[in-house]
Amino acid sequence: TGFFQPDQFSRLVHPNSDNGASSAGGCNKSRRPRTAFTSQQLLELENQFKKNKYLSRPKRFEVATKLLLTETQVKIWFQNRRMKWKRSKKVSPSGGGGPAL
Amino acid sequence: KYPLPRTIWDGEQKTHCFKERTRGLLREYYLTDPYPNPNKKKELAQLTGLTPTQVGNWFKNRRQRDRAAAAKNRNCSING
DNA sequence: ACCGCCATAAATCAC
DNA sequence: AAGTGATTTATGGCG
Repeated sequence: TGFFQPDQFSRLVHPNSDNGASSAGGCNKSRRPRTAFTSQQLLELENQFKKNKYLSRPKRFEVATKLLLTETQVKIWFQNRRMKWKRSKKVSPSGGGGPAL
Repeated sequence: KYPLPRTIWDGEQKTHCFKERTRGLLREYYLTDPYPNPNKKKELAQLTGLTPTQVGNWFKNRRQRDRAAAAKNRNCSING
């Protein structure tokens, strides 16, 4: 029990998502399958990230070319990396309210 | 594949499964609102003793699983 | 128009 | 082997 009914499925679509022209062949865009970057690619990306948290356009092209990735992939990787970076920086003890448990 | 420790926090965070109390609380709120605001996540985090990120992870996983289950039902259930 | 931030999705990892 | 929390690629909205 406590299982979602088919109707409840609609609730699992986040508010920002807009239902647009799906019937008129609007679903042409297919999501890229999540590609797993190779160790070498990750190594280079992380190495660059250690030097700069932000990539300039020429640098992005350079890295993308070297790693056989698209510029968008490199850009997105840096974006995601920054988020993770921010999260890890947050790990500073001090706060910690009183867990009611 | 992840050489580094998965959890740098200490305390309840390193547990594989959250307490029943915690899961129940999250579950209860989830039924009323599957998409809690950042502020609400923080509030739930305080109530459960988890970090806001962990609360976010819980909701993400819950939605993903329910969606998958719902999609599965569409295949099995509607077909008599 | 482009980018970065953010929340989110889907797949996948790890235990 | 299933269950569950955490992480990794990828998208869209908004400023």
